Amino acid sequence: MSGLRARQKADRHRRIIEAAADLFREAGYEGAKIETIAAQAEVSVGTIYNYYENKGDILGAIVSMEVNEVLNAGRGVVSNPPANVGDALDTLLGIYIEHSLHYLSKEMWRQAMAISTQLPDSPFGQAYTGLDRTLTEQIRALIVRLQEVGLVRRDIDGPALGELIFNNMNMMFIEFVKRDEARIAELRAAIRRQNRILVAAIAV
Amino acid sequence: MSGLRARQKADRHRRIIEAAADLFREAGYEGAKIETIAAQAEVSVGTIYNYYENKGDILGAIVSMEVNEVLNAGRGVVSNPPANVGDALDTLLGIYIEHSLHYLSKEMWRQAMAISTQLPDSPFGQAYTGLDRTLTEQIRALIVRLQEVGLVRRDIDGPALGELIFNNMNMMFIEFVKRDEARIAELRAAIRRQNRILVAAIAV
DNA sequence: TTCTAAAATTGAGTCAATTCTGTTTTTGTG
DNA sequence: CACAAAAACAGAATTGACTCAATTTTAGAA
Repeated sequence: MSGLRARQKADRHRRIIEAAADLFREAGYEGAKIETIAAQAEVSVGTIYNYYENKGDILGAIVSMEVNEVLNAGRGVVSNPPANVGDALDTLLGIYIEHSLHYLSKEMWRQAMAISTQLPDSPFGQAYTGLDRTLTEQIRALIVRLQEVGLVRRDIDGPALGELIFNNMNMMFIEFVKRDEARIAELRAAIRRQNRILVAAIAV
Repeated sequence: MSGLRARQKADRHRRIIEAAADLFREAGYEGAKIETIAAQAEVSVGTIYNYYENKGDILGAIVSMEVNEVLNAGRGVVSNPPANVGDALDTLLGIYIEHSLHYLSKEMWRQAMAISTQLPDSPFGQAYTGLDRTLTEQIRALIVRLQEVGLVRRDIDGPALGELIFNNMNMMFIEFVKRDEARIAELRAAIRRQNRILVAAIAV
């Protein structure tokens, strides 16, 4: 079962995702009907449900791409961080935030987050939780790196700190996508201000 | 227009909420059909939509009661906090967490949270954001109180700190309700561990 | 008490996600 | 090449939230 069937499968996956991404951007998540996605992808409604458990999973596939890109961009910062704890955090979190609206509108983020808490056991729900965890890990990795370079105290509880920083950023980001008029610059400033308290506690 | 009409209105509100709360607990939020709620409340489907904009708003009314109760319970701690920063935080956040599953199941919390990010401008979405803000205020109030008593440094950025603590707790709580097997004791312990870092930074 | 406008209720109808069942396509074997 | 089993597809049917036009109930004026 290597040839035709597998090729068609991959192709249909791609067509569905492309059609959905287009329509989500154009009409919004709620506004995009499965029937329309199916038509544009040139498959039937039934087939879409053969590939994805529900409408949310389609969005999920798109979100996953976005977050993975962000994770990649973050690697550079972790391996070679700015020589100052505050700047290092700001740079890493800044990358997450600045990338965030590249492919996904605020409305798409709202839907994605909603689905991930509503259906935590669906494929997307689990994937989303996994992505959050990976982001947390990356922040932890930065802290470890800063400890190695001697910028952060060795006796700090790294795992707890990483989680704390991620949780705060994530919650601020959730509030950010909930308000259409909220600006990225303000979000970053607010997070920087909060992290200043932490930086004072952990910097050597 | 004081008498009969107002009385009937209040009565119908109560019947709808009671029926919904029962059914949400029994069958879960998704499992509870509007039709069934209407039947149990002895009103028609249309009437329910005359009282609430959508299914989420019914859940919202129930959540608001719960959170308001928690806020009340918190007042006592703020006005008379334990004589130790770590314990004071643990006591206040502990009250929030311990109360949380009193009326609402994890599934109901998941739905409520999902709706509040999905529809931030619906009546419930706005109410939920308001409740979050009020909880944050209460944490800030505790910090101010601790500053007055001389347990927390005066030069700490209170608003930023309050938000940081709330955001972290809230995010941990979200993860907690997403996993049915997660235990309250573990949640509290994890948050305590995270707050320890902060306590070190802010205690006199 | 009688009547009228305003307010509220009703439930059949609409709409879109999801499910289900019969049909078609693909695969691998003889 | 022919064929049977497995996999995938199609689209009609189902389901449940939400709407709306018609009807009923209430308030309060005459």
